[in-house]
Formats: sequence, structure tokens, C-alpha cells
Amino acid sequence: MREQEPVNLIAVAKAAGVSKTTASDALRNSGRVSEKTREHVVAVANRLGYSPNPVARSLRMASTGTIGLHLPEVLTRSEYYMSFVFGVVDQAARMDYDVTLLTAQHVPSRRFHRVDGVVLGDPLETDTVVRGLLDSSVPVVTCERFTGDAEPAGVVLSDHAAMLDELLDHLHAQGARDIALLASSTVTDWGRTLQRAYLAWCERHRLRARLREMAFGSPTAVMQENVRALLNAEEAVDALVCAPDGAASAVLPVLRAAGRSIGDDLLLASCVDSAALNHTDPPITAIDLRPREAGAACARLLFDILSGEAPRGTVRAQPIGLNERRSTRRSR
Amino acid sequence: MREQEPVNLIAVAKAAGVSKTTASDALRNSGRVSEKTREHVVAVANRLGYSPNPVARSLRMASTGTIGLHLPEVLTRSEYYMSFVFGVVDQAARMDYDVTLLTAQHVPSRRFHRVDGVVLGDPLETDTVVRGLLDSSVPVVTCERFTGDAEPAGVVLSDHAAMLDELLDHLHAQGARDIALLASSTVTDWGRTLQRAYLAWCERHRLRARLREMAFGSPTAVMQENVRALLNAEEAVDALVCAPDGAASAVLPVLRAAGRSIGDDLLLASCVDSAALNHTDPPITAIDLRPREAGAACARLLFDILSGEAPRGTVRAQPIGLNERRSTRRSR
DNA sequence: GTGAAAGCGCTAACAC
DNA sequence: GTGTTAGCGCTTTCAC
Repeated sequence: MREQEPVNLIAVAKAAGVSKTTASDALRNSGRVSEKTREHVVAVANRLGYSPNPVARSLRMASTGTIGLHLPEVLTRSEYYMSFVFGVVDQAARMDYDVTLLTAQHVPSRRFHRVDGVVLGDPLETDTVVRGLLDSSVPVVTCERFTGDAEPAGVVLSDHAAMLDELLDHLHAQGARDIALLASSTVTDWGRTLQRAYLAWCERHRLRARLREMAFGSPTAVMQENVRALLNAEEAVDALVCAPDGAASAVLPVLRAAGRSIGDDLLLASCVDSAALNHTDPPITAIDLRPREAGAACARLLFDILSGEAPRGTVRAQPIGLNERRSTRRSR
Repeated sequence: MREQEPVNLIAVAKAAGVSKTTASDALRNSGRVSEKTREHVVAVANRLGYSPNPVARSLRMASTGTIGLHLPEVLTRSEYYMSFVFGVVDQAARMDYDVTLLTAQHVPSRRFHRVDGVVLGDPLETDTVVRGLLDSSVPVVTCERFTGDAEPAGVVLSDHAAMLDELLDHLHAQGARDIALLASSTVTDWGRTLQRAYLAWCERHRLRARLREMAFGSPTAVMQENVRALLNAEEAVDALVCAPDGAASAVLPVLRAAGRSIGDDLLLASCVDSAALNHTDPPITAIDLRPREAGAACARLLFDILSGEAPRGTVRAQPIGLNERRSTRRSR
């Protein structure tokens, strides 16, 4: 049985009767070779089933053509992150880049990745992978601020405080006077910002704050238990804002069981929109974080930093929206 | 201003007063160098801030340490695929592999990726990326069969026909006699299998089949319109099985508007489970596709093929389950 | 318009 | 126990 000869550039060059250089230039359309030889080389390459080795190319060009993406481990099934991922991937594809998912290293030896830069979605202060990446030499862009003491090369920010104010104002205008917040923990910049904005808003309006904090990525059972406890302790609550992704729809059964009528004697809103909130009964008002756009913005900023178009330390704003639905429209 | 000297292996070796080889062996703990020199080299490397170049290593070792993952473009925000992705990523991390997301090439030139193998989730016959990958030389593992005429190196399969039978039997046992299927298109093996199993089941039970097919990844508005039309045309329908991910919860408002009471005069079930189905009113019965396990199984099979432990052409079964909820439990 | 040679940073075979 | 050498497959000077 014959040894399988690898089809690399040399094999193509040899078979086409040209040099490595010419073969390379022909296959890459460098505009250096004559049209005739180019066609010939391409034909030979096809016949041999040649495919270029991207790793060798990467080594030579000192660029991997790949960026890394890291997300919090705990929240792997939210629609928000899925959209965010595809926002990054889509933008990267436009720049002819691949995207590699970076997770916790189960194998401690593997600390270096084949990436030109990294996007961090909601970097947790407590995440060791985040720390390692920020301490490494590759440029890092974060979506939301890193609450620790490292400086990423770029940051994409949304004004969550302003948007929460808008939501609270809306609830207030609908007559709500006892607005509770089912909060996300302060390990993310987002969770922290929401808590602060809520407390500040309550103080400005001289309304009592009713805040219950939950760990990032808490299971639905925990969310439900928190709301149950909240309703027991605070009977006067007439509006509930849920920060964690998925919490608003998860607590619906609890609210119903407590005899509350959504949009009627209890207004309900979510800080993270998702398709499901459109189809609950009633549909639930939510802040639209536009994750796909946010992901794309992060990738764009990273490429701008890699190409030198944007300086290190650049911070860019990313708009978000509010989707008002029936859950906060008082029916009477 | 001084040129920034790159800190590569040579720099470390020079600074430590040893050869490239010794430096390499010391840093990789090959057990070749004396403990004393190893410590010395490591110390020097740390001082210099050395980090190994994974691309060079990949080239030398003829392995990228990365596998590719491709999913249907149209369905980028489903919980199913998100879990699937993390199943793959998690398993890959255990093997010290990275995972790169492969999407449609916006840039046509980029056809070759830095991966040792590829996992294809629900390969669409019409997807050009799928075709390209299957025609390439890298080993491919698919989740569900590819309905075209290419042979992947490995396949992970679940018995969707048997599970749908179980679901239909369950509905039948609850008294349903006019069961409609909101079907997914036949571009995926999964969608095709469900349609066939449904039609066969209806025929076996001498019940009339009421099947409405929708394109893969149809927006919720289309799902809703289909169900509206279905209810108008077929008043006798007393059970509805929704194949597309997200359809069951999306059509809830339509069913309510039509005056149907779920679990009472209309049983409702989904072929794809998700967290949201637990929180609807009533909770909706669904087939649990165990996407995370499926993703992990695909990655495992790919690694077994790459390492030669599994032969090309291996097909592995992946169990799925049925989560019965109130939407199919007749209350009276 | 084309070719020869250098070298990206690393690991493995073969000395000594 | 350590050094020397030869590549992995490619792109890029530089020469003709």
C-alpha cells in the first residue's frame, strides 16, 4: 500500500512545473503571475485536491484569523447570550475571522489560545478565565465594564441605569407605588448598575425600596422561592421588576398562585427581553438589550483595536430599548 | 525608541543559557531535563513574560487543537442550539480542545478553517457550508442524519420516531382522536422523521392526519397564522403537536383567542422542550431532546474518530425523553 | 513574469 | 542530561 503523499503547496508546484512562489501567488490571486499560468496552477491544484494549510499561513502571517469569545459559565442557555454569540460570529465572518469559544480550562495546562483578540461578554469579577485573559497579552474587549482592577483594551457599554429609570417612570405613571426589584447579583457590572439605579430612583421618588438579590445564574426554583417570600413579606407590592434573564416568565406561576392578576393589581416587567415574553399571558414588558447588536459592536471594536483604528481604552456606547407590553398597562 | 524584542523560545533559551530544545522540554515538563535547569528555565520564562506560540506548536504537531461547529443559520436563538453548543464545548474542553463556530462564509475566499474535525448540528441539505464541509477532507460528525448524498465520518442519532409514537399514544390515551401536527420542514432529518412517524401512526390508528408544514426557522407570526388557519379549517382538532422549537408557546395566544382551553378541550405538546414550557399556563408537555448530552456525544464521537478509537461510519444512539405536563393531562 | 532562499516558532530525531 | 539539526507549510524579500 502506497504512502499517502500529502498535497501541499510543494506538491502542486511540482505537478504544475512551477516554483512554490508562483504556485502560492497563483492560488492567492496576487496579481503577480500571468493569467495563463494562474489558470494552469489552479487546475492542477483542483485535480490534486489541494487545500491550503491555514495553520502554516497563520504562522507566517503572524495572525490566526480567529478571535476568542468567553461568556459566564453559569448562564449557558439564555437567548440573550445565544444572540450575543451570533452577533459576534456574524460580524467576525464579515471580517473573514473565525470565532473560538473559550471556556473554563478543564485542563489547566491549556492556557494559551490561537486567537488574535478576545471578546468577553459580561465579565464576572470572580471568573478565573476572565482574569487570565485580561492579564494576557491579547487585546480584550468587554461587553459591560469589568468590575475588577484590570483594564480591557476596549469596552462596549449600554446605559442600563437610564433605561431602568425609564421603565420605573413608566410603572410609576401607571400608578405603581410599591415597586420591588428581583435583582441580579453585583458580580457583573450590569447587575450592580441596576441595583444602584433602582435604589437611587426609589430615593428620588421617596418610595420604599424592596430589593431581593439572587446569585447570577440562579435556577428558576430559587427565583420562584424569592418571589414567593417577597409577596408574603410585602403585601403592598404593586409592581415587580425582574432583572435575571428568564425570571419574569419563571415567576408567573407563583404570581398566579398568589392570586395576583398581572397588569391589573400587579405590574410585571423584565430587564431582559426574550421571545417567550411576547407569548405569555399577558405579554410582559421588557428592556430590549439588543444582544445581537451588542455582540457585533464588541467584535467591531476589537477589530478596530487590532487594526489600530481605535486606540486602546476606547469605550463605545450601545443603544438599548424598552418594549412595553400588556403586563404594565393597567387595564382599568 | 527600542524595537520590542519578541519573547519566543529562542529568547528564553538564550537568556537561560540553554538550547532551544532544553528550554522547550523544560517548559513542557517533558521529564528530559534536570530539575535544577527546569526550574531555572521556568523562572527565566516568567521573568521575560514568555508565552508559547500555539500556532507554531500546531504546525509542528500537525494538529490545531480545535474542532469546528456548524449550526443552521436560521435558528440562532433557540435554547436547544445554545445547550447543544455548550455540550460540544464542554466535552471539547475536557479533551483540551477549543471549539470554533463555523458560519456561512461572508467572504467566499475563506473556505478553510483551522480545525481538526467538525460537528454539524442538524445539517440542512440546502446549506452550502454543510456541503463544503462534508466534501472537505476533515472528519465530520453530524447530529441527526444528513439527508443528502454525502457520508459523514460519524453520526449521532436519537429515535425521534419512537418518541413521537410514545407522545401520540399518550395523547390518544387521554382521549384525543383528532391530533394535528404543526410540522417542521423536511430539510432536516429530524423534521422528515417526525412527519413520517406522524403519518404512519395516524394510519395505524385509522385516524385522519392533519399536518401543516412550515419552513425551518419560521418566525412566530407564521407559526401563529398556521395554527389560526388550522383551527378554522379543522374544528374537530382536539390535540396539537408542535414540532418547531418555540412554536408551542408562540401559538398559545392564538389558541386562547380561539376560545380553546388547553389541557381541557385541546391537548398541546411540543417536540422540543425548553425552560419556557415549564412556566406557561398550563405547563406544556414536550419531548426532551437533551441537547447538551447530544452535543457532548457528537464531540466524543469526533474525538474517538480522530484518535482512531472509532471507525469511520460509526453511528451512535443518543437517548431522549418525554416530559409530561398539564397541557396533555385531561382535567375532567 | 518567475524562481531561490530565508524564516515564522516550535518539536522530534539524532547525536554526544 | 543537553545540544544540533531538520523540518511542519506557507509567504515574502530579493534577485534575475
